[in-house]
Amino acid sequence: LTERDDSVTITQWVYETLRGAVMNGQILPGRALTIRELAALLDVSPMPIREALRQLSAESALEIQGNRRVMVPTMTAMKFTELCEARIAIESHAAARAWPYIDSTRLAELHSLDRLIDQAQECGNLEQISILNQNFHRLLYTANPHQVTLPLIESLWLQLGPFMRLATSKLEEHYVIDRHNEAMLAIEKQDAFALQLAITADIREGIAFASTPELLHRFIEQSRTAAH
Amino acid sequence: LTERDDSVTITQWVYETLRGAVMNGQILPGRALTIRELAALLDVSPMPIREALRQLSAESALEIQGNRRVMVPTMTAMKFTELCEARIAIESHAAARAWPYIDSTRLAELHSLDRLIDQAQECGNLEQISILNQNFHRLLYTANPHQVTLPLIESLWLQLGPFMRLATSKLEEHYVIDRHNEAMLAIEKQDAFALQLAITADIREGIAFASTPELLHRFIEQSRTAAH
DNA sequence: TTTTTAATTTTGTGATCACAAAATGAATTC
DNA sequence: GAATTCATTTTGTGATCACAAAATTAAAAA
Repeated sequence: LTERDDSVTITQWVYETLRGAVMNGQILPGRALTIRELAALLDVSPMPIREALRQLSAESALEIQGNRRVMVPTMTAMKFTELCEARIAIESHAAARAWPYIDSTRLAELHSLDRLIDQAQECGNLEQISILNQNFHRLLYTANPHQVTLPLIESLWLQLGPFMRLATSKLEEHYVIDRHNEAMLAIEKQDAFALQLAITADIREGIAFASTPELLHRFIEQSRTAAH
Repeated sequence: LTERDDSVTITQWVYETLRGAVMNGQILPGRALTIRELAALLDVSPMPIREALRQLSAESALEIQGNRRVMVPTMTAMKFTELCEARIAIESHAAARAWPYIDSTRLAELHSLDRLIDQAQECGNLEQISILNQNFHRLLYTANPHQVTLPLIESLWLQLGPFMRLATSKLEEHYVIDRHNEAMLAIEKQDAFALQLAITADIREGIAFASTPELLHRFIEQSRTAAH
């Protein structure tokens, strides 16, 4: 829970706070969220909560049920597969469209971000790794100044976030194989297709814990029972 | 402007009304929208307007400026290109993922929708053609029951909508080459790759009016001056 | 004990109000 | 005449209230 800054609106702060909570799996899937409850929790009036919830619902981070109740969507094996395949399709596209715009400055920034990820890896700070990894991808795609896919990509991240968090927290070992070097090498060699392959591999290996249907179902079951 | 139904909330009705207005280019890009103005126009209180505007902004249909003013985003040549390329990448992906689920019932529905498009083509009803065309694509992608990309695709449609509307309205001739038959033939022949190609061709030819940079710039200029 | 019904509470929706920041227009100065 | 300053209006934000629908609990019947 971060402190509130007066330079941003209360609605914006509430939005960012709830977004972070969803992304980090702090709100369990299936859990019903009520406006007044959140308002009391964050010590604000119901109004900013209403606006933030509607925005998060529009981004598919939350789900409005028929009862008009809002909750974190539950994950299924098929949905998980579709979300991952969508990530690969869109992000490899975004990488290819960004590639012509990547200059040496941005490449250097990517390198320094990758070093930070290595450091966080040694510390074993999972949340930090996740955030830095997103920053790496975001920095890559936003090289394209006319880029339009980042909001779509972030929506997919938001939908995968809670489950990924619950799943990886159950893993004893979470060695993250780093395909970022491969991506940066492709950029240096000016090979757009190799860059796409590297991004695809990075996403696929990031979900290696769900490499077999059996493993995936085990994690789904775990995240489902965690909610009760 | 459609009549309000008591079975849906006022917010939902306002959302659908504004969404339709944006999609049909009835609100000119760059035009600043105020909450009270829309509230008076639709004869509702400001509250449902606020919620609908926030939702549409989250879907990139509207843009919140630094001044907290809301407007229909203006189009640039580069943004138009990126939106179209994003459509091709995501929609051909969605078609491929939907393909295994398409049964004879849905194929028949696709055929009957295509016949309706042919009819609307003869009548020259542009708005009807646009809606039916979207329905065709939506019916195709939603064959996949675990599909997650439709909200992303609809967001791209929303962003392209106003400009497409303004651009095609300036065309004397708008003969829409129909690649839907090609798509349905690919489904019947169980050729997923051919389906992807047909969808790609359908999207590319739908924007044939912007086939050259000169033509594209002409339409951008027209839609820009229309706002003043 | 289990199911059904009724009373009570909680919840989302929508309206209204207060206020500070931004936009607008008029007066003033250069 | 053009730019600047000031007064006025308009606007978004956030809080509070009213109400009907939904959820919950309690009581009653099977």
